[in-house]
Amino acid sequence: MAGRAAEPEVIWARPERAGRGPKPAYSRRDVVDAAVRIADADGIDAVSMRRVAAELGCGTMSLYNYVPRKEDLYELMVDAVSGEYELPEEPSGDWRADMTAIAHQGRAIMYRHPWLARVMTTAYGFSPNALRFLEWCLGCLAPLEQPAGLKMQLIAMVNGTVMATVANEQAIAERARGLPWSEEEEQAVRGAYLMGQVASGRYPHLAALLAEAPAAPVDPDEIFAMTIARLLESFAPDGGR
Amino acid sequence: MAGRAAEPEVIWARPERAGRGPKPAYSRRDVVDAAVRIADADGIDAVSMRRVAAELGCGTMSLYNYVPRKEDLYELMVDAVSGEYELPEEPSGDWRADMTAIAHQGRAIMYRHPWLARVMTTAYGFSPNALRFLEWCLGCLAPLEQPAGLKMQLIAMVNGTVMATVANEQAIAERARGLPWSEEEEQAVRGAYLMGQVASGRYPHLAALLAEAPAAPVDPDEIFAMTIARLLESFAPDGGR
DNA sequence: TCGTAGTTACGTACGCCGTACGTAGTGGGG
DNA sequence: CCCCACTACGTACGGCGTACGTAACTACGA
Repeated sequence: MAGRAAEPEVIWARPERAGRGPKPAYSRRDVVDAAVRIADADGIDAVSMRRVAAELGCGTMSLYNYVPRKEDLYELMVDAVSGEYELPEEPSGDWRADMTAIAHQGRAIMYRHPWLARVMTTAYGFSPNALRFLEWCLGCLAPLEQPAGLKMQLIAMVNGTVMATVANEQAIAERARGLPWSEEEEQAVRGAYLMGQVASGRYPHLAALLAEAPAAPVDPDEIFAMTIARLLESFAPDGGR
Repeated sequence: MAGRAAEPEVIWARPERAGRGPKPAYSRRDVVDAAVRIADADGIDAVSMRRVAAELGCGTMSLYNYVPRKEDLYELMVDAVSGEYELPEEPSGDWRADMTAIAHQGRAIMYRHPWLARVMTTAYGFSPNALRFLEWCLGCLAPLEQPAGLKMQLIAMVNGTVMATVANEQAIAERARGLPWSEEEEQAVRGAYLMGQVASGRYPHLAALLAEAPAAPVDPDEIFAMTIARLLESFAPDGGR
Protein backbone atom coordinates (compact mmCIF):
# COMPACT_ATOMS: atom_id res chain seq x y z
CA MET A 1 0.00 0.00 0.00
CA ALA A 2 1.34 3.37 -0.95
CA GLY A 3 -0.97 6.13 0.24
CA ARG A 4 -3.15 6.76 3.23
CA ALA A 5 -6.91 6.29 3.34
CA ALA A 6 -8.82 9.42 2.29
CA GLU A 7 -10.40 10.01 5.69
CA PRO A 8 -11.26 13.47 6.93
CA GLU A 9 -8.24 15.01 8.59
CA VAL A 10 -6.55 18.30 9.26
CA ILE A 11 -2.96 18.71 8.20
CA TRP A 12 -2.05 20.03 11.65
CA ALA A 13 -3.13 16.82 13.32
CA ARG A 14 -1.26 14.59 10.88
CA PRO A 15 2.08 13.43 12.26
CA GLU A 16 4.97 14.36 10.02
CA ARG A 17 6.27 10.81 9.99
CA ALA A 18 6.00 7.50 11.73
CA GLY A 19 8.98 5.68 13.17
CA ARG A 20 9.42 2.86 10.71
CA GLY A 21 11.28 2.87 7.43
CA PRO A 22 14.16 4.88 6.02
CA LYS A 23 14.77 8.42 7.17
CA PRO A 24 13.03 10.97 4.97
CA ALA A 25 15.42 13.03 2.90
CA TYR A 26 13.57 16.23 3.71
CA SER A 27 11.17 17.63 6.27
CA ARG A 28 7.68 19.00 5.76
CA ARG A 29 9.14 22.39 6.51
CA ASP A 30 11.68 21.99 3.69
CA VAL A 31 8.84 21.39 1.25
CA VAL A 32 6.88 24.38 2.49
CA ASP A 33 9.92 26.65 2.42
CA ALA A 34 10.59 25.66 -1.18
CA ALA A 35 7.01 26.44 -2.10
CA VAL A 36 7.20 29.82 -0.37
CA ARG A 37 10.44 30.63 -2.21
CA ILE A 38 8.80 29.85 -5.54
CA ALA A 39 5.66 31.83 -4.74
CA ASP A 40 7.72 34.83 -3.61
CA ALA A 41 9.77 34.74 -6.79
CA ASP A 42 7.29 33.79 -9.49
CA GLY A 43 3.82 34.10 -8.01
CA ILE A 44 1.47 31.58 -6.45
CA ASP A 45 0.46 30.11 -9.79
CA ALA A 46 4.06 29.00 -10.32
CA VAL A 47 3.77 26.73 -7.29
CA SER A 48 3.09 23.33 -8.81
CA MET A 49 3.99 20.00 -7.30
CA ARG A 50 6.48 19.39 -10.12
CA ARG A 51 8.10 22.78 -9.62
CA VAL A 52 8.37 22.40 -5.86
CA ALA A 53 9.89 18.96 -6.33
CA ALA A 54 12.40 20.37 -8.80
CA GLU A 55 13.30 23.20 -6.40
CA LEU A 56 13.83 20.60 -3.70
CA GLY A 57 15.67 18.21 -5.98
CA CYS A 58 13.43 15.18 -5.64
CA GLY A 59 10.81 13.33 -7.65
CA THR A 60 7.39 14.90 -7.94
CA MET A 61 5.50 12.12 -6.22
CA SER A 62 7.87 12.08 -3.29
CA LEU A 63 6.22 15.27 -2.10
CA TYR A 64 3.10 13.32 -1.27
CA ASN A 65 5.03 11.70 1.55
CA TYR A 66 5.18 15.10 3.21
CA VAL A 67 1.94 16.74 2.11
CA PRO A 68 -1.22 14.79 1.35
CA ARG A 69 -2.76 17.32 -1.05
CA LYS A 70 -1.82 20.49 -2.82
CA GLU A 71 -4.41 22.44 -0.88
CA ASP A 72 -2.72 21.44 2.36
CA LEU A 73 0.48 22.85 0.97
CA TYR A 74 -1.26 26.21 0.63
CA GLU A 75 -2.43 26.02 4.21
CA LEU A 76 1.08 25.15 5.36
CA MET A 77 2.47 28.07 3.40
CA VAL A 78 0.07 30.51 5.06
CA ASP A 79 0.94 29.14 8.47
CA ALA A 80 4.66 29.32 7.76
CA VAL A 81 4.66 33.02 6.88
CA SER A 82 2.21 33.70 9.72
CA GLY A 83 5.12 32.67 11.89
CA GLU A 84 6.85 35.89 10.82
CA TYR A 85 4.75 37.92 13.23
CA GLU A 86 7.06 39.05 16.00
CA LEU A 87 4.96 39.01 19.15
CA PRO A 88 6.56 40.35 22.35
CA GLU A 89 6.39 38.48 25.61
CA GLU A 90 3.62 40.64 27.03
CA PRO A 91 1.14 43.12 25.58
CA SER A 92 1.98 46.71 26.31
CA GLY A 93 -1.29 47.45 28.07
CA ASP A 94 -2.27 49.92 25.33
CA TRP A 95 -4.51 47.84 23.12
CA ARG A 96 -4.71 50.50 20.40
CA ALA A 97 -0.95 50.63 20.07
CA ASP A 98 -0.69 46.85 20.11
CA MET A 99 -3.36 46.31 17.46
CA THR A 100 -1.92 49.07 15.31
CA ALA A 101 1.49 47.41 15.47
CA ILE A 102 -0.08 44.05 14.57
CA ALA A 103 -1.80 45.57 11.57
CA HIS A 104 1.41 47.12 10.31
CA GLN A 105 3.29 43.87 10.79
CA GLY A 106 0.62 42.03 8.87
CA ARG A 107 0.83 44.52 6.06
CA ALA A 108 4.61 44.15 5.93
CA ILE A 109 4.32 40.37 5.76
CA MET A 110 1.85 40.62 2.91
CA TYR A 111 4.24 42.85 1.03
CA ARG A 112 7.06 40.36 1.57
CA HIS A 113 4.80 37.59 0.25
CA PRO A 114 2.55 39.08 -2.41
CA TRP A 115 0.63 35.81 -2.81
CA LEU A 116 -0.44 35.73 0.84
CA ALA A 117 -3.47 38.01 0.70
CA ARG A 118 -5.03 36.01 -2.11
CA VAL A 119 -4.30 32.58 -0.65
CA MET A 120 -5.50 33.54 2.82
CA THR A 121 -9.01 34.15 1.52
CA THR A 122 -9.12 30.45 0.58
CA ALA A 123 -6.73 28.54 2.76
CA TYR A 124 -7.12 30.12 6.14
CA GLY A 125 -8.09 28.28 9.27
CA PHE A 126 -7.00 27.70 12.84
CA SER A 127 -3.44 26.76 12.07
CA PRO A 128 -0.89 26.72 14.90
CA ASN A 129 0.44 30.16 14.07
CA ALA A 130 -3.09 31.48 13.59
CA LEU A 131 -3.90 30.32 17.12
CA ARG A 132 -0.73 31.93 18.43
CA PHE A 133 -1.70 35.15 16.65
CA LEU A 134 -5.28 35.06 17.89
CA GLU A 135 -4.19 34.38 21.45
CA TRP A 136 -1.81 37.32 21.29
CA CYS A 137 -4.52 39.64 19.98
CA LEU A 138 -6.91 38.57 22.70
CA GLY A 139 -4.19 39.26 25.22
CA CYS A 140 -3.75 42.75 23.80
CA LEU A 141 -7.49 43.34 24.02
CA ALA A 142 -7.76 42.18 27.63
CA PRO A 143 -7.86 45.80 28.89
CA LEU A 144 -10.77 46.55 26.57
CA GLU A 145 -13.95 46.02 28.52
CA GLN A 146 -16.22 44.63 25.86
CA PRO A 147 -17.90 41.27 25.30
CA ALA A 148 -15.69 38.56 23.83
CA GLY A 149 -17.68 38.44 20.60
CA LEU A 150 -16.93 42.07 19.92
CA LYS A 151 -13.23 41.50 20.40
CA MET A 152 -13.33 38.73 17.84
CA GLN A 153 -15.10 41.08 15.46
CA LEU A 154 -12.43 43.66 16.03
CA ILE A 155 -9.64 41.22 15.29
CA ALA A 156 -11.45 39.94 12.22
CA MET A 157 -12.05 43.46 10.98
CA VAL A 158 -8.44 44.51 11.43
CA ASN A 159 -7.21 41.41 9.64
CA GLY A 160 -9.78 41.70 6.92
CA THR A 161 -8.94 45.34 6.37
CA VAL A 162 -5.23 44.63 6.10
CA MET A 163 -5.96 41.85 3.62
CA ALA A 164 -8.41 43.85 1.55
CA THR A 165 -6.12 46.87 1.42
CA VAL A 166 -3.05 44.94 0.33
CA ALA A 167 -4.98 42.70 -2.06
CA ASN A 168 -6.39 45.79 -3.71
CA GLU A 169 -2.98 47.38 -4.10
CA GLN A 170 -1.51 44.19 -5.51
CA ALA A 171 -4.38 43.24 -7.78
CA ILE A 172 -3.00 44.76 -10.96
CA ALA A 173 0.56 43.61 -10.39
CA GLU A 174 -0.51 40.05 -9.62
CA ARG A 175 -2.95 39.97 -12.52
CA ALA A 176 -0.23 41.09 -14.91
CA ARG A 177 1.75 37.90 -14.27
CA GLY A 178 1.42 35.54 -17.21
CA LEU A 179 -0.34 38.09 -19.36
CA PRO A 180 1.06 38.35 -22.88
CA TRP A 181 2.01 41.96 -22.22
CA SER A 182 3.67 43.95 -19.48
CA GLU A 183 2.18 45.36 -16.30
CA GLU A 184 2.83 48.91 -17.49
CA GLU A 185 0.98 48.31 -20.75
CA GLU A 186 -1.90 46.75 -18.85
CA GLN A 187 -2.15 49.72 -16.52
CA ALA A 188 -1.87 52.18 -19.39
CA VAL A 189 -4.61 50.51 -21.39
CA ARG A 190 -6.93 50.32 -18.39
CA GLY A 191 -6.23 53.91 -17.52
CA ALA A 192 -7.01 54.97 -21.06
CA TYR A 193 -10.33 53.14 -20.97
CA LEU A 194 -11.22 54.75 -17.66
CA MET A 195 -10.37 58.21 -18.94
CA GLY A 196 -12.38 57.64 -22.09
CA GLN A 197 -15.41 56.58 -20.08
CA VAL A 198 -15.15 59.49 -17.69
CA ALA A 199 -14.76 61.89 -20.61
CA SER A 200 -18.06 60.61 -21.97
CA GLY A 201 -19.84 62.68 -19.36
CA ARG A 202 -21.91 59.81 -18.03
CA TYR A 203 -20.09 59.86 -14.69
CA PRO A 204 -20.13 63.45 -13.42
CA HIS A 205 -19.26 62.69 -9.78
CA LEU A 206 -16.39 60.45 -10.83
CA ALA A 207 -15.16 63.09 -13.26
CA ALA A 208 -15.21 65.69 -10.52
CA LEU A 209 -13.24 63.39 -8.28
CA LEU A 210 -10.61 62.67 -10.90
CA ALA A 211 -10.28 66.37 -11.61
CA GLU A 212 -9.60 66.99 -7.95
CA ALA A 213 -7.46 63.96 -7.17
CA PRO A 214 -4.18 64.65 -8.99
CA ALA A 215 -3.84 67.82 -6.96
CA ALA A 216 -3.48 65.71 -3.85
CA PRO A 217 -1.05 62.83 -4.42
CA VAL A 218 -1.59 60.36 -1.62
CA ASP A 219 0.73 58.33 0.54
CA PRO A 220 -0.53 54.71 0.84
CA ASP A 221 1.21 54.29 4.19
CA GLU A 222 -0.58 57.27 5.61
CA ILE A 223 -3.94 56.15 4.27
CA PHE A 224 -3.40 52.72 5.76
CA ALA A 225 -2.50 54.16 9.15
CA MET A 226 -5.57 56.40 9.09
CA THR A 227 -7.83 53.54 8.09
CA ILE A 228 -6.65 51.32 10.94
CA ALA A 229 -6.87 54.17 13.43
CA ARG A 230 -10.42 54.94 12.37
CA LEU A 231 -11.34 51.29 12.57
CA LEU A 232 -10.03 50.94 16.12
CA GLU A 233 -11.73 54.15 17.12
CA SER A 234 -15.04 52.81 15.90
CA PHE A 235 -14.81 49.96 18.39
CA ALA A 236 -14.37 52.23 21.38
CA PRO A 237 -15.92 55.56 20.38
CA ASP A 238 -15.95 56.86 23.93
CA GLY A 239 -12.17 56.81 23.94
CA GLY A 240 -12.80 53.75 26.06
CA ARG A 241 -10.51 51.66 28.14
CA MET B 1 -5.65 34.29 -39.95
CA ALA B 2 -7.72 32.99 -37.06
CA GLY B 3 -7.06 35.01 -33.91
CA ARG B 4 -6.29 38.62 -33.10
CA ALA B 5 -2.84 39.98 -32.36
CA ALA B 6 -1.91 39.76 -28.68
CA GLU B 7 -1.81 43.48 -28.12
CA PRO B 8 -2.65 45.09 -24.81
CA GLU B 9 -6.37 45.63 -24.59
CA VAL B 10 -9.22 45.77 -22.14
CA ILE B 11 -12.18 43.51 -22.72
CA TRP B 12 -14.54 46.46 -22.31
CA ALA B 13 -13.02 48.33 -25.21
CA ARG B 14 -13.13 45.29 -27.48
CA PRO B 15 -16.10 45.34 -29.87
CA GLU B 16 -18.23 42.26 -29.58
CA ARG B 17 -18.22 41.65 -33.32
CA ALA B 18 -17.45 43.26 -36.64
CA GLY B 19 -19.93 43.49 -39.51
CA ARG B 20 -18.58 40.97 -41.92
CA GLY B 21 -19.12 37.24 -42.07
CA PRO B 22 -21.86 34.94 -40.79
CA LYS B 23 -23.94 35.91 -37.80
CA PRO B 24 -22.53 34.55 -34.53
CA ALA B 25 -24.69 31.84 -33.02
CA TYR B 26 -24.45 33.36 -29.55
CA SER B 27 -23.62 36.66 -27.88
CA ARG B 28 -20.87 37.46 -25.43
CA ARG B 29 -23.59 37.78 -22.84
CA ASP B 30 -24.76 34.24 -23.57
CA VAL B 31 -21.28 32.93 -22.87
CA VAL B 32 -20.98 34.90 -19.64
CA ASP B 33 -24.43 33.81 -18.46
CA ALA B 34 -23.53 30.18 -19.06
CA ALA B 35 -20.33 30.63 -17.05
CA VAL B 36 -22.25 32.29 -14.21
CA ARG B 37 -24.79 29.44 -14.20
CA ILE B 38 -22.01 26.88 -13.90
CA ALA B 39 -20.19 28.82 -11.18
CA ASP B 40 -23.41 29.24 -9.18
CA ALA B 41 -24.17 25.54 -9.42
CA ASP B 42 -20.77 23.87 -9.11
CA GLY B 43 -18.31 26.49 -7.96
CA ILE B 44 -15.87 28.69 -9.81
CA ASP B 45 -13.39 25.87 -10.36
CA ALA B 46 -16.00 24.07 -12.47
CA VAL B 47 -15.93 26.93 -14.95
CA SER B 48 -13.65 25.62 -17.69
CA MET B 49 -13.79 26.61 -21.33
CA ARG B 50 -14.84 23.07 -22.25
CA ARG B 51 -17.60 23.08 -19.66
CA VAL B 52 -18.94 26.47 -20.68
CA ALA B 53 -18.93 25.40 -24.32
CA ALA B 54 -20.83 22.25 -23.40
CA GLU B 55 -23.37 24.28 -21.41
CA LEU B 56 -23.80 26.51 -24.42
CA GLY B 57 -23.85 23.64 -26.89
CA CYS B 58 -20.95 24.65 -29.07
CA GLY B 59 -17.36 23.63 -29.66
CA THR B 60 -14.78 24.62 -27.09
CA MET B 61 -12.72 26.80 -29.36
CA SER B 62 -15.72 28.71 -30.60
CA LEU B 63 -15.77 30.51 -27.27
CA TYR B 64 -12.61 32.32 -28.26
CA ASN B 65 -14.65 34.21 -30.81
CA TYR B 66 -16.49 35.83 -27.92
CA VAL B 67 -13.85 36.00 -25.19
CA PRO B 68 -10.14 36.36 -25.89
CA ARG B 69 -8.90 34.76 -22.68
CA LYS B 70 -10.27 32.88 -19.73
CA GLU B 71 -9.28 35.67 -17.40
CA ASP B 72 -11.46 38.06 -19.36
CA LEU B 73 -14.34 35.68 -18.83
CA TYR B 74 -13.85 36.09 -15.09
CA GLU B 75 -13.92 39.84 -15.44
CA LEU B 76 -17.07 39.65 -17.54
CA MET B 77 -18.69 37.42 -14.92
CA VAL B 78 -17.95 39.89 -12.14
CA ASP B 79 -19.33 42.73 -14.20
CA ALA B 80 -22.44 40.76 -15.11
CA VAL B 81 -23.43 40.06 -11.51
CA SER B 82 -22.43 43.59 -10.51
CA GLY B 83 -25.34 44.57 -12.72
CA GLU B 84 -27.63 43.06 -10.11
CA TYR B 85 -27.27 46.11 -7.91
CA GLU B 86 -30.59 47.92 -8.02
CA LEU B 87 -29.75 51.59 -7.87
CA PRO B 88 -32.66 54.07 -7.61
CA GLU B 89 -32.87 57.11 -9.82
CA GLU B 90 -31.67 59.49 -7.15
CA PRO B 91 -29.88 59.09 -3.80
CA SER B 92 -32.15 59.59 -0.81
CA GLY B 93 -30.07 62.40 0.65
CA ASP B 94 -29.20 60.29 3.71
CA TRP B 95 -25.78 58.94 2.81
CA ARG B 96 -25.70 56.57 5.78
CA ALA B 97 -28.91 54.93 4.74
CA ASP B 98 -27.85 54.75 1.12
CA MET B 99 -24.46 53.22 1.87
CA THR B 100 -26.00 50.78 4.32
CA ALA B 101 -28.46 49.67 1.66
CA ILE B 102 -25.62 49.28 -0.85
CA ALA B 103 -23.67 47.14 1.59
CA HIS B 104 -26.65 44.88 2.19
CA GLN B 105 -27.29 44.56 -1.52
CA GLY B 106 -23.68 43.65 -2.09
CA ARG B 107 -23.86 41.01 0.60
CA ALA B 108 -27.00 39.56 -0.94
CA ILE B 109 -25.36 39.37 -4.36
CA MET B 110 -22.35 37.59 -2.90
CA TYR B 111 -24.65 35.05 -1.28
CA ARG B 112 -26.41 34.50 -4.59
CA HIS B 113 -23.04 33.97 -6.26
CA PRO B 114 -20.71 32.35 -3.75
CA TRP B 115 -17.77 32.52 -6.14
CA LEU B 116 -17.95 36.30 -6.42
CA ALA B 117 -16.04 37.32 -3.32
CA ARG B 118 -13.07 35.17 -4.30
CA VAL B 119 -12.99 36.17 -7.95
CA MET B 120 -13.37 39.87 -7.19
CA THR B 121 -10.06 39.93 -5.32
CA THR B 122 -8.37 38.95 -8.59
CA ALA B 123 -10.53 40.09 -11.47
CA TYR B 124 -11.81 43.44 -10.37
CA GLY B 125 -11.34 46.65 -12.28
CA PHE B 126 -13.23 49.57 -13.71
CA SER B 127 -15.79 47.57 -15.60
CA PRO B 128 -18.94 49.32 -16.86
CA ASN B 129 -21.04 48.17 -13.93
CA ALA B 130 -18.23 49.02 -11.52
CA LEU B 131 -18.24 52.56 -12.87
CA ARG B 132 -22.01 52.72 -12.56
CA PHE B 133 -21.72 51.50 -8.98
CA LEU B 134 -18.94 53.91 -8.11
CA GLU B 135 -20.80 56.83 -9.64
CA TRP B 136 -23.87 55.96 -7.62
CA CYS B 137 -21.90 55.75 -4.38
CA LEU B 138 -20.26 59.10 -5.03
CA GLY B 139 -23.72 60.52 -5.64
CA CYS B 140 -24.87 59.15 -2.29
CA LEU B 141 -21.89 60.69 -0.58
CA ALA B 142 -22.38 64.12 -2.13
CA PRO B 143 -23.99 65.47 1.09
CA LEU B 144 -20.94 64.34 3.07
CA GLU B 145 -18.58 67.27 3.29
CA GLN B 146 -15.26 65.53 3.12
CA PRO B 147 -12.41 65.50 0.61
CA ALA B 148 -12.92 63.26 -2.40
CA GLY B 149 -10.08 60.94 -1.38
CA LEU B 150 -11.81 60.17 1.87
CA LYS B 151 -15.02 59.30 0.09
CA MET B 152 -13.14 56.85 -2.08
CA GLN B 153 -11.65 55.33 1.06
CA LEU B 154 -15.09 55.00 2.52
CA ILE B 155 -16.44 53.24 -0.54
CA ALA B 156 -13.41 50.96 -0.68
CA MET B 157 -13.73 50.13 3.01
CA VAL B 158 -17.43 49.30 2.75
CA ASN B 159 -16.84 47.10 -0.26
CA GLY B 160 -13.80 45.49 1.26
CA THR B 161 -15.66 44.79 4.46
CA VAL B 162 -18.57 43.19 2.64
CA MET B 163 -16.17 41.04 0.67
CA ALA B 164 -14.05 40.06 3.64
CA THR B 165 -17.11 39.22 5.74
CA VAL B 166 -18.76 37.06 3.12
CA ALA B 167 -15.51 35.43 2.01
CA ASN B 168 -14.84 34.50 5.61
CA GLU B 169 -18.28 32.97 6.06
CA GLN B 170 -17.99 31.04 2.83
CA ALA B 171 -14.40 29.91 3.22
CA ILE B 172 -15.15 26.48 4.66
CA ALA B 173 -18.06 25.73 2.34
CA GLU B 174 -16.09 26.73 -0.76
CA ARG B 175 -13.01 24.87 0.38
CA ALA B 176 -15.04 21.72 0.92
CA ARG B 177 -15.86 21.54 -2.80
CA GLY B 178 -13.80 18.82 -4.45
CA LEU B 179 -12.49 17.50 -1.17
CA PRO B 180 -12.74 13.73 -0.84
CA TRP B 181 -15.06 14.14 2.12
CA SER B 182 -18.09 16.21 3.03
CA GLU B 183 -18.26 19.75 4.37
CA GLU B 184 -19.72 18.51 7.64
CA GLU B 185 -16.85 16.08 8.16
CA GLU B 186 -14.36 18.82 7.34
CA GLN B 187 -15.94 21.18 9.85
CA ALA B 188 -16.14 18.48 12.50
CA VAL B 189 -12.50 17.52 12.12
CA ARG B 190 -11.34 21.13 12.22
CA GLY B 191 -13.50 21.82 15.25
CA ALA B 192 -12.07 18.80 17.00
CA TYR B 193 -8.53 19.98 16.35
CA LEU B 194 -9.37 23.44 17.65
CA MET B 195 -10.92 22.06 20.80
CA GLY B 196 -7.94 19.79 21.37
CA GLN B 197 -5.54 22.70 21.07
CA VAL B 198 -7.55 24.93 23.34
CA ALA B 199 -7.82 22.14 25.89
CA SER B 200 -4.02 21.98 25.96
CA GLY B 201 -4.00 25.12 28.09
CA ARG B 202 -1.60 26.98 25.84
CA TYR B 203 -4.28 29.48 24.82
CA PRO B 204 -5.91 30.80 27.99
CA HIS B 205 -7.57 33.86 26.44
CA LEU B 206 -8.97 31.82 23.61
CA ALA B 207 -10.20 29.19 26.06
CA ALA B 208 -11.95 31.86 28.08
CA LEU B 209 -13.59 33.19 24.96
CA LEU B 210 -14.82 29.80 23.85
CA ALA B 211 -16.18 29.14 27.31
CA GLU B 212 -18.16 32.33 27.13
CA ALA B 213 -19.23 32.22 23.50
CA PRO B 214 -21.77 29.37 23.36
CA ALA B 215 -23.86 31.25 25.90
CA ALA B 216 -24.42 33.97 23.31
CA PRO B 217 -25.35 32.50 19.93
CA VAL B 218 -24.86 35.22 17.37
CA ASP B 219 -26.85 36.36 14.38
CA PRO B 220 -24.58 36.95 11.37
CA ASP B 221 -27.03 39.45 9.91
CA GLU B 222 -26.98 41.51 13.05
CA ILE B 223 -23.20 41.40 13.28
CA PHE B 224 -22.94 42.51 9.68
CA ALA B 225 -25.33 45.39 10.20
CA MET B 226 -23.42 46.49 13.29
CA THR B 227 -20.10 46.28 11.50
CA ILE B 228 -21.25 48.45 8.63
CA ALA B 229 -22.87 50.95 10.96
CA ARG B 230 -19.69 51.22 12.98
CA LEU B 231 -17.65 51.63 9.85
CA LEU B 232 -19.80 54.46 8.54
CA GLU B 233 -19.78 56.12 11.94
CA SER B 234 -15.99 56.10 11.95
CA PHE B 235 -15.99 58.26 8.81
CA ALA B 236 -18.14 60.97 10.37
CA PRO B 237 -17.66 60.64 14.11
CA ASP B 238 -19.20 64.02 14.82
CA GLY B 239 -22.51 62.75 13.53
CA GLY B 240 -21.52 64.88 10.56
CA ARG B 241 -23.50 65.96 7.58
C1' DT C 1 18.66 -13.00 14.82
C1' DC C 2 15.73 -12.52 11.15
C1' DG C 3 11.53 -11.99 8.54
C1' DT C 4 8.13 -8.87 7.59
C1' DA C 5 5.39 -4.92 7.72
C1' DG C 6 5.34 -0.15 7.24
C1' DT C 7 7.99 3.44 5.19
C1' DT C 8 10.36 6.34 1.59
C1' DA C 9 11.29 7.34 -3.18
C1' DC C 10 9.66 7.93 -7.58
C1' DG C 11 8.43 6.47 -12.60
C1' DT C 12 4.40 5.99 -15.27
C1' DA C 13 -0.04 7.15 -16.64
C1' DC C 14 -4.80 9.20 -16.66
C1' DG C 15 -7.91 12.73 -17.21
C1' DC C 16 -8.28 17.29 -16.78
C1' DC C 17 -6.86 22.23 -18.11
C1' DG C 18 -5.96 26.71 -21.36
C1' DT C 19 -5.22 27.71 -25.84
C1' DA C 20 -2.23 27.92 -30.56
C1' DC C 21 -3.05 26.64 -35.02
C1' DG C 22 -5.18 25.07 -39.25
C1' DT C 23 -9.18 24.26 -42.09
C1' DA C 24 -13.83 24.60 -43.88
C1' DG C 25 -17.81 27.14 -44.75
C1' DT C 26 -20.59 31.47 -44.95
C1' DG C 27 -22.42 35.81 -46.27
C1' DG C 28 -21.94 41.08 -46.68
C1' DG C 29 -19.36 45.06 -49.08
C1' DG C 30 -16.69 46.74 -53.07
C1' DC D 1 -20.21 38.61 -58.36
C1' DC D 2 -16.46 37.48 -55.99
C1' DC D 3 -13.37 38.09 -52.35
C1' DC D 4 -12.13 37.83 -47.85
C1' DA D 5 -13.25 38.82 -43.10
C1' DC D 6 -15.48 36.26 -40.15
C1' DT D 7 -17.56 32.09 -37.59
C1' DA D 8 -17.13 27.39 -36.16
C1' DC D 9 -14.44 23.90 -34.38
C1' DG D 10 -11.25 19.60 -34.58
C1' DT D 11 -6.67 18.50 -33.32
C1' DA D 12 -2.75 18.84 -30.62
C1' DC D 13 0.71 20.53 -27.17
C1' DG D 14 2.46 21.33 -22.84
C1' DG D 15 1.07 21.77 -18.31
C1' DC D 16 -1.51 20.37 -14.11
C1' DG D 17 -2.93 17.21 -9.69
C1' DT D 18 -2.52 12.82 -8.30
C1' DA D 19 -3.75 7.38 -8.34
C1' DC D 20 -1.14 3.45 -8.58
C1' DG D 21 2.62 0.16 -8.72
C1' DT D 22 7.34 -1.11 -7.67
C1' DA D 23 11.76 -1.25 -5.42
C1' DA D 24 14.70 -0.31 -1.62
C1' DC D 25 15.20 0.18 3.20
C1' DT D 26 14.79 -0.16 8.33
C1' DA D 27 12.69 -0.79 12.98
C1' DC D 28 10.29 -3.99 15.54
C1' DG D 29 8.04 -8.63 17.10
C1' DA D 30 9.00 -13.42 17.12
